[in-house]
Amino acid sequence: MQYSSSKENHIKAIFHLQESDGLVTTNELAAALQTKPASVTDMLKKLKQQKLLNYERYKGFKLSSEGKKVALQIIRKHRLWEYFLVEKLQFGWDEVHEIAEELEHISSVRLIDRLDEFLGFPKTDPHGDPIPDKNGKLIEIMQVPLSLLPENTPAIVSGIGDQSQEMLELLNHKQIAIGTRLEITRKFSFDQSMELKLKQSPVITLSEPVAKNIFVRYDQ
Amino acid sequence: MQYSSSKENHIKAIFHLQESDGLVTTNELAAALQTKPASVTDMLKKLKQQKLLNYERYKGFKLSSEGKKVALQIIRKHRLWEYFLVEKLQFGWDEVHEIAEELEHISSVRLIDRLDEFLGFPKTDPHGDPIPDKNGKLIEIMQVPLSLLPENTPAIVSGIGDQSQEMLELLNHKQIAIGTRLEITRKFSFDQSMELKLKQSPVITLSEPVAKNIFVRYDQ
DNA sequence: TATTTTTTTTAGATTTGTCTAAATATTATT
DNA sequence: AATAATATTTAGACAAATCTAAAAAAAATA
Ligand SMILES: [Mn+2]
Ligand SMILES: [Mn+2]
Ligand SMILES: [Mn+2]
Ligand SMILES: [Mn+2]
Repeated sequence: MQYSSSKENHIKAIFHLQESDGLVTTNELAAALQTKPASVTDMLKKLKQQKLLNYERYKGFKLSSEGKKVALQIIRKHRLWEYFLVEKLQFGWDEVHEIAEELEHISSVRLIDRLDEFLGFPKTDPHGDPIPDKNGKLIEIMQVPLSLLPENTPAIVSGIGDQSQEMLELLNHKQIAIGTRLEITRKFSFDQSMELKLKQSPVITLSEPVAKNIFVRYDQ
Repeated sequence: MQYSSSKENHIKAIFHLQESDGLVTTNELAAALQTKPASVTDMLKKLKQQKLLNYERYKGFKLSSEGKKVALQIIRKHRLWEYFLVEKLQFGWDEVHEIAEELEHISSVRLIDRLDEFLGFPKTDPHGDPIPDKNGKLIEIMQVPLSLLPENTPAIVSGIGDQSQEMLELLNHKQIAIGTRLEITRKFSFDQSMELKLKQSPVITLSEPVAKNIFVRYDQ
């Protein structure tokens, strides 16, 4: 089956929202897609009719298992293209999201499987998010927010929560990327800010909102 | 400026048709796009309004210079993606057209310029067609149809006229590709069919309709 | 040139995706 | 529980891209 870009964007956004929230609401989805609640309601009816969505009016909604399958294929495409853009075309990790937002709607399955192979079957995208395999299987990455990492414990940056331009810009400036090794040297209980030691870099300071959006796994 | 995929498909098709015909007609364009003349008329009005097209009703039409610029950028994208698919993702030259038909509508100019660089600024696509540079400059390839090549004159395949699945399949079978060196050993005046010698291949026979759609340049 | 045929355009519908404004349902607050 | 606030849906409109059927113009032919 083929779906319009707009439908695919809705499906993908519902998938991401239901990860955290379980049931998704109309206003939530409208906000995520920068559209209006009335437009969302219209689309929900169509997705329901195509059996991609479990939805009853006023009751919230979530993807059917078929809907989830579709979502995972879109996410696979999005993340593989992001990887391509960064690793092959030398884009920065803060420049690829919008382009991948278009590329993810290219329909050919053979294309994406060949791309996967060409890239060497990468496990995660440039933001540390896992790439579903061709069957839609998505691995869970064991990681904790940097804000919960104890002091003096070596860790490796493995993921980013808020991936907005602003956040990625800040991380670029602080020289933090996926794979960066670090260790918290000092935590301040007043504001939960922290000082970090990065391998071969001067000490840096991060605020709590930033630390909550950096995910790490223990080193070794 | 950004145009819808449908508009871009119209613009590109007009460009190709006017290459040969000068002025393009409504029915011609409808046939090329597998759509109806009434739909074409609707689109022509929109393209005219956007000053991409010189059009007066019942009089035929052709692209404005702005329209040509737009067309060349779409063609650039189409051909660079085809090159990528064949050279990097190992697709056959008979498998890439449809996928490129979608990829050509991805809007990012930076993406296409980076792709061009990644590919090493190729001059022609997998079918021998020249790739416009970032300014839309298109080189002319000096070539003649194989049907006009004299006997016993070494030549190199440089382009294909009819690029339909059927034609490319036939050429695959005959082991003819862009860059293939060949020489006509015998021409039959009865039907204009010919026998060819390919480097390290048995002699093959081609009919006139095929020979008219293979373009060659003289070897050396 | 008159008539027929072909081409092109117009008129009016349809589908998809979006919107605003109004109505209705649900949830929160007195 | 009644009322107020919020969330969601419905009603009706609009733009884009397409179509069919009919009208009009141009081209071909008798
Ligand atoms: Mn998208
Ligand atoms: Mn990503
Ligand atoms: Mn296209
Ligand atoms: Mn080509």
